[in-house]
Amino acid sequence: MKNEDIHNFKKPSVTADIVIFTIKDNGLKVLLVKRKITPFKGSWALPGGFVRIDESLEDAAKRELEEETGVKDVYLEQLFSFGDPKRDPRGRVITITYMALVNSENIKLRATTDVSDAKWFSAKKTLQLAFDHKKILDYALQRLKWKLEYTTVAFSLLPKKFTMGQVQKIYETVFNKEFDKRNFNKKILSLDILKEEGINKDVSHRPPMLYSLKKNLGEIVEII
Amino acid sequence: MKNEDIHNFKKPSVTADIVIFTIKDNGLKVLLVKRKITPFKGSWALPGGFVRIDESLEDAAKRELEEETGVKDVYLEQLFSFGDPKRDPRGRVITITYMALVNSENIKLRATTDVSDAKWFSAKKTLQLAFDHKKILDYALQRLKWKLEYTTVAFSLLPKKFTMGQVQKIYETVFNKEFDKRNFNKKILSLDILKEEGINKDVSHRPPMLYSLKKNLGEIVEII
DNA sequence: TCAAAAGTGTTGTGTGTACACCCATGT
DNA sequence: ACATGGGTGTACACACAACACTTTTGA
Repeated sequence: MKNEDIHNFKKPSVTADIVIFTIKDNGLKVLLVKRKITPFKGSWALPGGFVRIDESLEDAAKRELEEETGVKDVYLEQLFSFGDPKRDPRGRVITITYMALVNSENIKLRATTDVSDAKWFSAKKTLQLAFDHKKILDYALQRLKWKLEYTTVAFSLLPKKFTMGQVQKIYETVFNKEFDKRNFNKKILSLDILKEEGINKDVSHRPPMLYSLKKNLGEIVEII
Repeated sequence: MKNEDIHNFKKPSVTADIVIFTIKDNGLKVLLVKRKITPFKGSWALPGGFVRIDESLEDAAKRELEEETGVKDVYLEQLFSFGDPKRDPRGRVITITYMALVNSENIKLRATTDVSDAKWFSAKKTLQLAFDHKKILDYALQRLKWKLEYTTVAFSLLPKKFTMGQVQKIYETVFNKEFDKRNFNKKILSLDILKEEGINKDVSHRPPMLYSLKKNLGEIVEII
């Protein structure tokens, strides 16, 4: 800390931006909003907004998340803080970024006052975004991969009950790589993190076993 | 982004705090400074200071690092941002934290205008710090462990030329666990990241091979 | 000659990988 | 009958873990 008083400094603005991922239509999607105001009016951007003076960073992220998607209590993780002095043409804005993993079934997208539209986009094919949001998205993708490899966060993308095939599809999507069904099964079951939940008879093929995630697991498990 | 103009918001102050680790006297040390001013006057704290309005977050961290230690060009990594509204009694202060790994040989500690003293402390035995700095230190320790396991950052704690014993000692210190010398040797050499640099004859025991880190390595290597 | 750290191989165990066929259901 | 995804076992290769003795130097 400098000797000067806290109020002698020009202060930057601080925002929280969220990379919200889901699995939908056989692909990894990210939620983007269309900006109604300058700068980057009309461009797609990550949802986010200013951190209020009396709320924590995580509360700000949760608030933005709920405003856009209507969901609470989902997986939320701080990613990184971006603070290039030129990243926002309006002035100095530092952004604390978060990654959220949601199950798309629970979500209805909302248009809010500051965005004219909100849509799911293919996470890997998105090329241009407002501000430095493309860089943030790339960072989030990398972190997601890392997290899937070493933790059980993948299950946050699924409903409470799911099949092994759904789990495998998530890994194949994120890693862009196919896995052997038998080995994948063996590996996941050997982790001893799943509970059998009976059989889903409501499909037009051999009815699959449904699983749910056991509760009270430590997060780090080394998956693949 | 909200519809309102960027300047309509009360802005928090933003600081950068650094957890500077080194290996010294057979242990992992963290650099702490004694505060000359309130709040927490007389307490030990992590070095840090306000982010200037026209410098990037990383530049702020580098500046603080150089002010305290006189070193540049060391390993520096952003850790996490802490923003509890009550973490600083003076008002809303968000801190972006960084971890630096330095080789203690190059360093002479400096007293600066805002601290009365700067010293190396055992990183694991430090119990009380100003603000939420203990939480930050704990987070850094966890991250360091993780990083040592999966990357080659350990070598940032060593001089350019080092022995295998020094490398092993770092891992044993951070993991608080002994490793088998033969297996450790085999593992590190199999990574193909070291270059032989001849033999150090200047010791009172069997002279060890000196190694240096090969240049231009990708960071992620999966060490242990 | 003693202390201190360096150097060096083999064997068993467990984990990851490759690989192909039949099953249960709805249409 | 066909299409769709579900379910299952074995064999090989490789990485990791356990383990003890000799070497070189300075004091």
